[in-house]
Amino acid sequence: MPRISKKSGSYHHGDLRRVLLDAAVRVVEKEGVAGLSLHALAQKAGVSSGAPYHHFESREELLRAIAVDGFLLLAADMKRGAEEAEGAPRCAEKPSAAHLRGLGLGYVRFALAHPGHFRIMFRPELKALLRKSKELVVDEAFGLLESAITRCQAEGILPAGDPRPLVLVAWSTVHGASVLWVDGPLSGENLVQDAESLAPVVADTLARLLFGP
Amino acid sequence: MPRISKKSGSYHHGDLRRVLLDAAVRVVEKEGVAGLSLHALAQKAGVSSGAPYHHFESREELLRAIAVDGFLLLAADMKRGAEEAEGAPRCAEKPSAAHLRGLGLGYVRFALAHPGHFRIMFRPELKALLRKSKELVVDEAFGLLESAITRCQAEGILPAGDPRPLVLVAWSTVHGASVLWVDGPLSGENLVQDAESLAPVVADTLARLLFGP
DNA sequence: TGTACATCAGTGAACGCGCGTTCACTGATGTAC
DNA sequence: TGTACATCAGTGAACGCGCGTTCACTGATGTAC
Repeated sequence: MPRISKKSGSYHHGDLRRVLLDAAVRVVEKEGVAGLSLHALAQKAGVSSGAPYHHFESREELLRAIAVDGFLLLAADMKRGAEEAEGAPRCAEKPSAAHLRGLGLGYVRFALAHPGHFRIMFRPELKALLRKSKELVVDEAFGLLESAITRCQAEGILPAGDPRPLVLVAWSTVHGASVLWVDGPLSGENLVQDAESLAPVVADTLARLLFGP
Repeated sequence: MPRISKKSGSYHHGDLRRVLLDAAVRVVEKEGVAGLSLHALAQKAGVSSGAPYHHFESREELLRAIAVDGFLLLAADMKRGAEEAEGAPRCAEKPSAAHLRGLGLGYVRFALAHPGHFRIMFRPELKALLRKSKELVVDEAFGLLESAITRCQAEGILPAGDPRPLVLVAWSTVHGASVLWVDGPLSGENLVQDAESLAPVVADTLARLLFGP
């Protein structure tokens, strides 16, 4: 029961908003979104049950804030993955191919590193809220995938034509692997050795299917 | 507020277990698992709030029963999809390739046709319960995919070697497409025309990537 | 076919609990002059 | 630098609610003879 102590001797907390967000993510990682209550969260932060309402209008707004953080982190991880992959291309791999592989790598790595964010980000209830306020942030990750694929098509390393089926399958693959791991079904099967190898195995295999061996 | 009326003039309900399962699935389709309460469910079935406990030990047990049903339906839909695909192969498509494509087709079609079951089946909490009682049923769908892929490898239409990355990616793709649709993110993008085209587009594109054009 | 009785599957009232949220309050902090 | 005051960010008690579950009960059903 790790109470996060407030700045000692201070009446005010200092950074309660941040502390609540972090604690909430940790709860969702362990117990899922359904297990998140503001009462328990306030207690965990060493604060009375009304305090969170000075930082978030409602439980939904807290979740929305985490989701927005999550989409920012996701886009950043995807970009970092792409840079990393371009810097260490597989043999005979074109830069655009490495870029796309890196985006997938980053997607899955994000999900495994931030399962709490990931669970919250794709909740159906949140969709309306997110669209209202931050359309840009939500669609950035998707746009990265889409433009990487059309670039590969323009360079002739993916078949020309409607890019949408390719975007759909690429997104589905990295999202599916993430969900299967985060929600547990994968951990029972021995399809993958450990958490660290999931992202590269998925990204490499998908890239091999897309671009040939 | 559609109350399901009991057999008129009868004190006993007749088939309350079935009615509760069906109503629960419908609630989960509309509001998610978190929106499912036995109180509300009993009311919807026109029955007192204690009545469900004559058929299910707890809320968890009700969810478990739905999950078991779901895995049976999933395996059936995958088999049906495989038969259908083998009966109508794409040009120059080998039977084993069509079989695998059909399994994927059936997987996604199941999720779209039974989103309530699908949501429940892959809940992390349920995993322990399911393993305890019905390991066979849970792993059947996975086994279908796995053996189809090793068969394709044996026939030389998929690259030889460790089948696990291929199984992982195939499962991730169909699962990811299902989740993205059922949870909503896909419906915002115009990646796919309508619900009916999602399953064939995903299965065809994945098969094209696996087996070549 | 009729009767006695066990069992089944409902009722409806109640329980305790944790939840999201509100509110009047108060101590701490920041700002204007 | 000191003072007055507005505002901020806590407290803690309370609210009503819906929830999962229990329980003593009773009417309906099935079975043995």
